[in-house]
Amino acid sequence: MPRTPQENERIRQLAKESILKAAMELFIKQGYHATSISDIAEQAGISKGLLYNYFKGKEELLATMVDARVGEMVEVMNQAKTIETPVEQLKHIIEGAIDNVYKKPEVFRFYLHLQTQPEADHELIKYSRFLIEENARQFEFQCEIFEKLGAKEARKRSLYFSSTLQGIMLMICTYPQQFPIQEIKKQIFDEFCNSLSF
Amino acid sequence: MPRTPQENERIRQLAKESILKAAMELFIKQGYHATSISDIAEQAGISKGLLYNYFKGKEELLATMVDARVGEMVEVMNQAKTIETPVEQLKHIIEGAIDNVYKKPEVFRFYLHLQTQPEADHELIKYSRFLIEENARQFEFQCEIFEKLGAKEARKRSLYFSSTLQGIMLMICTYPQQFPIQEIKKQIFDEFCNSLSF
Amino acid sequence: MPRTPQENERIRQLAKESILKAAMELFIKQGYHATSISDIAEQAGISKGLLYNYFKGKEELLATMVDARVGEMVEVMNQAKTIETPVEQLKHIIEGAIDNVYKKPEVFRFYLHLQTQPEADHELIKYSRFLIEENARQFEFQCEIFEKLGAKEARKRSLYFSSTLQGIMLMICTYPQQFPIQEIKKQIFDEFCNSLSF
Amino acid sequence: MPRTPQENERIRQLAKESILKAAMELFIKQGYHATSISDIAEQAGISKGLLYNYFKGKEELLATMVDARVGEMVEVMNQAKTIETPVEQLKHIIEGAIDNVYKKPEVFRFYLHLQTQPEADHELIKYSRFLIEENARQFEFQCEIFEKLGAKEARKRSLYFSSTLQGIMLMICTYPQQFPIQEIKKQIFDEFCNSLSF
DNA sequence: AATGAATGAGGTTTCATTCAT
DNA sequence: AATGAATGAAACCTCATTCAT
Repeated sequence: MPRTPQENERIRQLAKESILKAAMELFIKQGYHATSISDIAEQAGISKGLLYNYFKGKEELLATMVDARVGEMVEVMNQAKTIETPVEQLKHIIEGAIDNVYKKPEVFRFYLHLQTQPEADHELIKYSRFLIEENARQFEFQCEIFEKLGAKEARKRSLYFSSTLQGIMLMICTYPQQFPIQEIKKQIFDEFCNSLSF
Repeated sequence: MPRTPQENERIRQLAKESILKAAMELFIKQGYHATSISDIAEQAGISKGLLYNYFKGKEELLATMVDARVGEMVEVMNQAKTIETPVEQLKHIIEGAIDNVYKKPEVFRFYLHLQTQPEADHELIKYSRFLIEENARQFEFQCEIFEKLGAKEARKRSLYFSSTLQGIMLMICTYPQQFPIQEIKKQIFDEFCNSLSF
Repeated sequence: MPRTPQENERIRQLAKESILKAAMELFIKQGYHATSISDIAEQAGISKGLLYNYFKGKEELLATMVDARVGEMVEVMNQAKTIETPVEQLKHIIEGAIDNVYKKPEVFRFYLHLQTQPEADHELIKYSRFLIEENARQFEFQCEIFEKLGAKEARKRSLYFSSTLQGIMLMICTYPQQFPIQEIKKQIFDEFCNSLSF
Repeated sequence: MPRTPQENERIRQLAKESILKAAMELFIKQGYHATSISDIAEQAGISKGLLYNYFKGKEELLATMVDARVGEMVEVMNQAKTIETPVEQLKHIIEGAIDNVYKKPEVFRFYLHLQTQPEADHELIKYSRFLIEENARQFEFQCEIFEKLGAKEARKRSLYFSSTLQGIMLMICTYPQQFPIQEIKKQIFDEFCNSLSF
């Protein structure tokens, strides 16, 4: 007697997830190039053949990861949009970004690594571009916040803000042990979330 | 008439440089993994065999690049040390860093990419570490500057400054076309080089 | 109320036929190697597993096809044997062969392709041999016809006839659009079915 | 000291030829699909890697073979064109074709096998088409001969002739041991090279 | 100092077949 | 009778590196 289609679908979903989880772990730990399909299959506890049953190849695994990542980023932004005052929005963004990186610095590091892919690497540049585009969308949203805050040159101020926040995230993922996040949060709050600064 | 040993050495140096130049161009344009030894030899106009006469392999080319990069960074720092006032030192660091990235964003992008290598990529992590250590050394120097400036919590202030500067550099190399560097320089100057800020 | 054994067997036969039909369509269209078991199962609208319930594997499908083909060939020959005069027999053979190829050139082409399999392809050579043997049997029958026709060297004349007929069939399946079968039939009739020719 | 470019070119040519020879032997003996790159490399006495240094892959080996084959066919036709009388031309074509197949039936069989590839086998159909086109060109030339011979319906007569000759070749490569080529040559000569036949 | 032919380890991918359900 | 998830062997291909010349 065959399994029901629902049961099969459930198995497929579980398998896809477990493969993707294995791939994410290894990509993040060792990097994309240093991870082979064999590694992933082994980590997921399945055969290489089965992996190809679920994903076209290594690149599709990365694509799926990046899609999920962008999905999370969008979700965080949408959450922020529901907040009432612009100051609170900004605080939420800052807290969210910093805590997120602080909790899993190697994850942020992985995507930053991907984002800084050279332009002429034809295999991977699309994922880099995709992440950069999403960052740009987030930047537009932050511009709106600065406008609401009444900043004189909202766009430039927002750019400076984004640079600072990105820089903090870069520093955290580079020196994860030693980063005093509370102190740094205080400084960025003081600079950008205090009405006196405009 | 055979060449003198000195002459021979000079020729060797020239050859090494031309190979290294070829490797740098390709690594920066396409990335380390997407560049093959054949590509490099072709770009340098020599045979694969000769390349191995000068460098142990692809990795040594990268090592040499990174060494040179760190050398440049040290030099810039030493230059800054000769400047008299701390404010001028800071301005010099900022100007130098931003102009440098702005002129060749893809170069900074390449080293940032290398720096964000996952920890468990045994082949490349040493180069990442080397760059990070040099960054840390630069950070120490900047701490001293902030101390001289009389900042209350010089270390934390310096960390925040570094984050901001690194963030700006990251943004420039990510959006090289659209970055208003003058405006951003003004903002970072205003914040960190103005005595009122402490 | 369970099915009777006969009923079950009938259902099995129908299923086998529908699978075989799917396999034949795909083999003939794309060739044996370019057709996967998955393709066949999909085309037949069943699962891969069920296919293995009916056939041992891809090769058995081919074996069954070839058996059926040989069966048809035998039947055609038997039909011809019921005809009274040798001239009519020959005409019937010619008409049958040419019309058959003309109607489905890709089918004849497929079996000719199989027949020309290299001798050392262990997987497929048996089917090639089987088809060739049946051709040989047909040849023997044609020899008899030529003997009855009173040909001086019946065997050689028959061999020449077979060559001509096979050649026509090869040409038709190679240039299916442009082949003037009526004209060609006339020529082969004139040459072999006219008593003056001996 | 490096080899001279000429010496290298010679080595390359020899290597290419020996690889191609190995591939041809195996393709003809076992068929294209039953022959792996490893088989070919082993037969040629080289590593797999080196094979890829000379040929893009298995398909390029086939392409090179087919090119060479078509080249030979063209050459034979050109030779025939230098002959004075049409009857002699026709005799030359017949003799050449039959002797050729008789000497190496498995070679003709291989190309006939390729020619009968199903239309939808995307990997191999181009080679089939290429051979068929060349056959068509030969057919055009034969038409001219029949015109010169004063055949009433030269094109149809030529088509019938081609069919007969192709059929003989097919029979020879199918029953290589038992084919009485002299007798068959006599029959085809009698039919097509004798002025009384028109 | 210089070449590029040659190697082989290591990766990716396909697919006929099995088997738990 | 029926499914399709799962396997694994065997194919393809790439490229850093070596070495005879």
